[in-house]
Amino acid sequence: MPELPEVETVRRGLAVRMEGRRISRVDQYRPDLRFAMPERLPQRLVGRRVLAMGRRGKYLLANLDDGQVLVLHLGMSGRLLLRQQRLADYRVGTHDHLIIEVEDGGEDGSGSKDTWIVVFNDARRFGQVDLVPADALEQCRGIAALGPEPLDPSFTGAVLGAALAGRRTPIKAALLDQQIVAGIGNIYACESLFRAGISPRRSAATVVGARAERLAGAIRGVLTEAIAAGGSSLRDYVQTDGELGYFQHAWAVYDKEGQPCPGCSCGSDSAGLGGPGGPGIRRIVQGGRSTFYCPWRQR
DNA sequence: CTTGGGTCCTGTGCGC
DNA sequence: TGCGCACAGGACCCAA
Repeated sequence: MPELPEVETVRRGLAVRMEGRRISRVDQYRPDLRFAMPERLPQRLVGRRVLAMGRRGKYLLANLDDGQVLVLHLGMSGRLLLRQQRLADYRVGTHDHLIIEVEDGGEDGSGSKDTWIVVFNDARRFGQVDLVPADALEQCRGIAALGPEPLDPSFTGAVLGAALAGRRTPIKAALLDQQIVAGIGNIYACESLFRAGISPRRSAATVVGARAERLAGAIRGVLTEAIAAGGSSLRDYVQTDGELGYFQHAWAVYDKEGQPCPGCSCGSDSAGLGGPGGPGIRRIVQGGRSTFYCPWRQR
């Protein structure tokens, strides 16, 4: 579920409390998630200062003061909780796998330190935790094969079209390929194609020229609006339960099977053209995954 | 090279 | 009310 907008919202929430602070304690409750976590991870993290929180695609990056980068991926069920408390006072919950405690130096003069914990909870354990030198980040598993950042100015229709050239796979499947463009998952693939008016079944190779420009613009728009929705629906990006990055969003087509199309109104009684009815939002399965789209509006 | 299918994992929600 | 099962999905892995 966490795609680029959710991960970006998490990044912003973490940045407020982690940047500039020192890691004072790390508890690790299992040796692996999807892959083995780094050896001696807690020892290698404690004492480090977090310089900046970054993001690449769906990967969270914590730049540390020793030149290493802590790489986090939330998989599909990964969650991060942020709480103002000491780790010693936290009651560990089911599926909590890694907890990082950070504190400031007590610079406010009160003598007491401001302490926060970040809890990595992942029921399905599809997540990933790595610790790599900053200059080797591009070789890191998962990050090495990432395509362009869709919100970077360099991501244009021409770039997208070039990446899609020669691909016979459906455009929906191509958008899920992180090598084509980084950060898009099932939800935003569906939403972007809807906004661009492109059928998810269309061959990726035919998405070139003006059509690729339209899709690139739709991707940028959908992601940007989702990030804005995340920021505005959360207080300091943190919900009352401390959870970061999950928020309600009014999807146009995702999980809307059988409902009227918000674009052309097909599937509702007031639909024009063919009279009442029309297909409305359909659900099909591509590559074993649900795709939601409007057969009338998307060609 | 591309492409498709299997796999990991567990909570949720549905049908009977 | 309870049980069983399909489903959800990110990304790696391998076979064709």
